[in-house]
Amino acid sequence: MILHIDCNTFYASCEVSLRPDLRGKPVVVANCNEAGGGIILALTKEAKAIGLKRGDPVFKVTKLLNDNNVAVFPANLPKYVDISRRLMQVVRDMELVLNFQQYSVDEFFGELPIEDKEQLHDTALKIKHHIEQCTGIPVSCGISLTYTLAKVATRYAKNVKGYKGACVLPKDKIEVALAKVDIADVWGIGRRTAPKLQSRGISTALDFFNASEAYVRRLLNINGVRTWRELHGIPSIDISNPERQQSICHSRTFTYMTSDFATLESYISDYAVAVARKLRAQHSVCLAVSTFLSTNPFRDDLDQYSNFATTKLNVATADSREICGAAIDALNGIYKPNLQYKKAGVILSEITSDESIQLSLFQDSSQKAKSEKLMAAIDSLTDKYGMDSVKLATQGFSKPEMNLTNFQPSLNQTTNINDIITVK
DNA sequence: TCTGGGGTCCTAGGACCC
DNA sequence: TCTGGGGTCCTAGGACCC
Repeated sequence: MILHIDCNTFYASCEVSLRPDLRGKPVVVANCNEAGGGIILALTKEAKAIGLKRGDPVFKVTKLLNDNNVAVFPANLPKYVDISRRLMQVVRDMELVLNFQQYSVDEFFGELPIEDKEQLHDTALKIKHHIEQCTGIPVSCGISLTYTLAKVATRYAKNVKGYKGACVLPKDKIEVALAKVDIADVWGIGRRTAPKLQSRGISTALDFFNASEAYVRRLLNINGVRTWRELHGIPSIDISNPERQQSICHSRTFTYMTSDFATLESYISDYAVAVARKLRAQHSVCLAVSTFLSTNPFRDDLDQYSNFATTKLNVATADSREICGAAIDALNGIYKPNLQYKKAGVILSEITSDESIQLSLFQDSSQKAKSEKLMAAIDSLTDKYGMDSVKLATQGFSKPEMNLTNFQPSLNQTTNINDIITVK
């Protein structure tokens, strides 16, 4: 049977687990920009109870946050990734779950070689309690025949008190369970497909289950068929990760809109340097660099535009200078003056290992060695003295500081010795 | 004033090959 | 009356996920 583990309100739970004084209180994690607010990414049930929702822009709910003394944290991804890694290890050490894999920062799948329903439920509860004891992160567990059904079971575990946070969905209960699940809540049915199905009278997961495979194939694509099969208990999805990432992206929404090319160039340079660094950290090189730009979609009074362009490189590289040059070339291709830009980003693709680079006919291999040395030096300087210690000239010098006045301090209790919590 | 960031996969159509 | 049949590769766009 497939086991699915889902962390409850993960980012918020991470902060609460390291700030026990906030237990039972409204806590929110939001990403943040220079102006001091983005959108709410995660929130505790106490925060939901006062009317906050995931996705709310912070500026729109400032009053609600202040009136209710909500603790607001800036998203600290490295910390959540570290806690996620610990959780993974805790479960592996129990040696109860086979083929235990991470699906996302807050979700895991594995297999339980058990048939008895009661025993499955007991095992899931045991795992759940052990995770909570070792990491402080509350989780929900779902068990069923396939990934998609296990996720359905996890929904029940989360929403129905009687399950105590772990739900087993056996073969003979599938249809009963699916009858109460909205089609839009099925894993793999997104915001486009749900209305399409609803308009054809398919409003619950059971309606979808009862449609014929041929009908689903005609209406949707192969992914729709996979979801349909999964609901019928036939494993049809592969969640194993590719060896190497296929693309690496860095993008930001600006606090203010700009139409100035030099400003965009400096942002694009920052993002290019950031992706190049991520690329080197994975011991990889890339052959394609794309830049994208867009205006503010919330301002329907302004002209809208978004576009992207790709520069292909002759030789695969991880050199910040080449990647930055390629990103700016692409920017030149799509930039239009007199528009108010709000967002931009750089994407690397055609990524391969840095161990086997095909040199071009005219390239001197000593250039490659020089580049690698320089990049290694820059990486060690930035590790030690921060991202601003060495820069490309196109990155520019003055960037606005983050305004974090409305946030709780973002500590790295699990990765920085100076931030470790004190136990009295 | 202010609205996120980072990924994967599939399909249709065009260009090309014999 | 009647105009083939079988491939590959690339790209843009659209869907999905967290």
